[in-house]
Amino acid sequence: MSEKTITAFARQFGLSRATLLYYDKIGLLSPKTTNQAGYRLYGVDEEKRMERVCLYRQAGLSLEDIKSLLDQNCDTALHQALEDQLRQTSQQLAALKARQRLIMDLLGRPETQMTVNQWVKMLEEAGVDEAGRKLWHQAFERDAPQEHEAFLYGLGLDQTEIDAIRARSQ
Amino acid sequence: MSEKTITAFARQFGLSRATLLYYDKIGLLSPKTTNQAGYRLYGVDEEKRMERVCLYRQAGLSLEDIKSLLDQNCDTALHQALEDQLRQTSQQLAALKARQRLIMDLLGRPETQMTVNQWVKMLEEAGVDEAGRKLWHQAFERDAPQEHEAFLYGLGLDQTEIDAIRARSQ
DNA sequence: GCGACTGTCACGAAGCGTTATTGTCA
DNA sequence: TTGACAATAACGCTTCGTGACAGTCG
Repeated sequence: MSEKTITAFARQFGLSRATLLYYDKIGLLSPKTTNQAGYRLYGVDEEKRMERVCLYRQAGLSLEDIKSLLDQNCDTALHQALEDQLRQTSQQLAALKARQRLIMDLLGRPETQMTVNQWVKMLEEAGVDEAGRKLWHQAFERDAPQEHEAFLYGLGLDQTEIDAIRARSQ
Repeated sequence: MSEKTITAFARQFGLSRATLLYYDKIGLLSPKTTNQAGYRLYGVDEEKRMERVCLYRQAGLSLEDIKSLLDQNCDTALHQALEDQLRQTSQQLAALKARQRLIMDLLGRPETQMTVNQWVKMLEEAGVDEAGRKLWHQAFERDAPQEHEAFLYGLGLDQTEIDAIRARSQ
């Protein structure tokens, strides 16, 4: 049999035995079969379920959400949960970036943000002139408009300037 | 007098009464003076200390760390703590970005992330060839090494590749 | 005397980690 | 008998939120 006892199974997924005990207790992953001594036996079904659990955990879903998603097996609910998580993650990202900037300030670090001038200078060193930059913006806007905007925003430009550049790049 | 009772002081900093009670209990912010009835009175000194507490909290330091930093009043310790926090924050940022990407994958969203190939293509449209790219990386590494690393990371390269490129750009 | 406020406990939550004690297998 | 492993149960961690109950202020 390929059935494993709890510690072996835990190690397979980089978890601790205590974690699996907890997952069993909350009904997230309860092995169907046990030893005659009461030992939990984890087989193929548990492995499959566990893979999804780990995946959704990495995506940041709570154990409770994962449990109900796996038990319902409903695609739209999953989709919704992931959308929510994505929004939440984006907010956390923004907050963390703000925190990073604050710490930099407190440390008296020069702002490490790139400036437009630095970019222009770097491109010039690579042999790109005014006309080349225009071609570059055009390609950027055509192939990845959202990233283009994010890039310009990251250079510290305000929305008006960004819109102007993007308009010129059509 | 400008001394405030606990709830007024809490609201001034956007905190709750319970939070200030807690801060008092752990010795992070204990008002020197009290009413004859035992009411806590928060004055100018408390206000100053509280401002620093809030600042360091925003920077992500633990209450315990903040307490010892404020009590020691040691600049090098503060600097060290902030450096540590900065490193930790950067790691969290990286983890969150990875999570975001995973969720995107699970949602079947088109990768909004730029790829190396897209960049190369865009640079080529702007007239930059292999040699130009090398000059560009050199300028990037020379003028803004940290941003260079972050940029490469943002393209989805792993640490090995990033280190290789940076080494070649010396 | 009434409502808004204060005081001091004390429990709860997330997601396990970490003992402690006892039972089972080779 | 001896380790290595299994079981359950329960406390610990972090930063407060949320009552409960009684005293105080205006």
